[in-house]
Amino acid sequence: MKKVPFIVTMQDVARYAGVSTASVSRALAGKGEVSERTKDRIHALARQMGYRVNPIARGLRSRVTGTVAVIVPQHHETRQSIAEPFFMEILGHIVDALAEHDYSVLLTKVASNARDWITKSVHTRQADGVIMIGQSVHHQALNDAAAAGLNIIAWGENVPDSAYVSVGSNNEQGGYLAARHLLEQGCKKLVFLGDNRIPEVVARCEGYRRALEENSATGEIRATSQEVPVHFDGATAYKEIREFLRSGSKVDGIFAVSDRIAISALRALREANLHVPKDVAVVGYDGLPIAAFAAPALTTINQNVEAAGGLLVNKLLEMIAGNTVESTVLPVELTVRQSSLRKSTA
Amino acid sequence: MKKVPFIVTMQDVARYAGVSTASVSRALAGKGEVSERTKDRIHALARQMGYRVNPIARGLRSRVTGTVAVIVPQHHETRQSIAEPFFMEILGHIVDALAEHDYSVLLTKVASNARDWITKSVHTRQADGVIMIGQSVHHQALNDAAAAGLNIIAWGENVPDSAYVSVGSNNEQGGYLAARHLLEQGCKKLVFLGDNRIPEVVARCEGYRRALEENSATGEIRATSQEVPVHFDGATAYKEIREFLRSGSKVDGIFAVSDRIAISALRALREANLHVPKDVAVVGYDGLPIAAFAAPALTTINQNVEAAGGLLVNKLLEMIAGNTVESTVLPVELTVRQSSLRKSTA
DNA sequence: TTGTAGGCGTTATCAT
DNA sequence: ATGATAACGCCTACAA
Repeated sequence: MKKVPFIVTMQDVARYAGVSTASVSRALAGKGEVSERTKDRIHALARQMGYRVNPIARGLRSRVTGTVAVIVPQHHETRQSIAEPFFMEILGHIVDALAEHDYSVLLTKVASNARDWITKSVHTRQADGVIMIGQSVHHQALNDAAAAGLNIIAWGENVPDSAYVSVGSNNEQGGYLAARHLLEQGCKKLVFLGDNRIPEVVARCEGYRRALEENSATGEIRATSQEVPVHFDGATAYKEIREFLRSGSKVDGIFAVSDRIAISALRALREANLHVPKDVAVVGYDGLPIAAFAAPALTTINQNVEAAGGLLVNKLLEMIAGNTVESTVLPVELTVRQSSLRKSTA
Repeated sequence: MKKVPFIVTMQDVARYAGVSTASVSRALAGKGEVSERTKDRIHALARQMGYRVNPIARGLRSRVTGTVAVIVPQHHETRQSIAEPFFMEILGHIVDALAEHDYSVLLTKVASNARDWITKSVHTRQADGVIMIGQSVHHQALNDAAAAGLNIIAWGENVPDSAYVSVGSNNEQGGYLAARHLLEQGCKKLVFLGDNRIPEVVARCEGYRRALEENSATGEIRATSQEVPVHFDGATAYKEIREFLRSGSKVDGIFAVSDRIAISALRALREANLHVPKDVAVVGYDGLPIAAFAAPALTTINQNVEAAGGLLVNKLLEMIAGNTVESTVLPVELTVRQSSLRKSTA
């Protein structure tokens, strides 16, 4: 015995107002010619009757959905990712920005078979465009989708010659700043923590290497480096880092490609009785709010996530409107906190 | 010069197969009578042509969208919330569970004017039902929506006589366990951190009080208590807790109504030069993965978030299928870690 | 300025 | 078993 919610249709409004549905449509959409008087009357009536246009029906007819699909890639092995802080942070800002433009968000997590999912929501007319949070390992799928004419934009590294538009931070520069900071703090045994199959990580690693090379060129300090593959998923990363530490490798400076990985490192180091920053300096990446709450507070490469979310949305809506847009590389900055301070600031 | 993606429609398949769209529809949906032979032929052809039913059109006709709206409440003042770890954690599981049933997720953040938003997606036929993550201050709006026949379910406290179905942990018991644990650890100046306008928090607070009353009844230990209003948003909570500590109040045991708030407390305590757990024991709530990564590792009230997500989805789909479902209160358990260990375990 | 009619892609009903 | 045909709710030429 369930009440069925009564839904007011445009027909109802039309009948009630004694006009045709066409007039109601015009009056409400503000398009076409309608006399001021009937327009006002219809507006009032519609509000009064609790009428709301059915975007589904409108979309079917006008091929505009007012919806954007947001895709969060999942890493194959660990399934997790949507809960990872960075994804959530940027997702929140994207949802906000889209809401401001009266757009709805269709949220999808996707693992390996991304190719289908990327096109699906648009092909089935459920969405006008797609935002992919992190290109992950799907660079080629994104390229194909964009080349096929899909409105698509990705957060991530600006890969040369990609067909799709991207917004991302200057990953190479970020990696460089992180490594240089560690060297400046006197670290001699550096470790890079990240999954080198992902374009953003590759770029961060290249920056990291550049700092090391620069350093060995000037030749003042002799520093060694190791690159350890570690997943974005925090729990998995923790286990991997623990294994690494148990293997007996010597470390005195760590650059983790995400704040979440860095926090996993902090725990692993703590459990290995290594003091941060005295024994090991740690630098993360993302500039998430939680970085400031870690113990010790985490030095990190700050990317403006809120701006990123806004940019992704604005650019995508531009694309949907038929305009061409360019990729953007956002600047990064080093935020120094206790986790990396081995020298006194004085 | 943009390629428009070519979209295969049911008509196309029908034409190609030399049958009517009706037959294609029946063959693909598996409903109605179709001969095995043509059914197979159509299936093969459809796959080959890359045809996918347009859920929009189907929804328009059959009034089933295959989509569920997930609403995340935002706290009025702080705007944040979707990025708060608990919301993300459960959202992730909900998305997973819905995907398993081939359901899409329409994600909405909502602030004060929730009343409209709750009904909107369903009334406009964008979704078959609604999942609200945390009833927040919208208990009445939820009640009204459910009474009006909306398929709606909320994560949160099972408020007596609510018209809507809910899934939540045993908040009262959780609060009780937390406070009793603090008392057992010898804390004498307890503080409750949480926003008492929210049903879940109220229940946790009642449990907390029950433990205190029980204690004062047995009369062995004389413990005082303060209840400090603190928002769910981590950054805001941090400031509020800092203010509280600066006010000079004495504390030796804290129960925070979320792990995120507890982590904010850890930071504020650290900055106030109070040692955890020696000076102050801290217990959180949620049982999030990050709790184990806090420094010191956070004692918490564990609620099975993954199970919760699955239950919310299953129940909602049952409702959509026309069956009646009951609310569920999930058990909680205390997970003891270092943040509360003042007595040696021995 | 307003109404009529057709169609968006699908499903459901009714014939055949 | 299959095919017309109407309808879902809306938009938009075109006609009035």
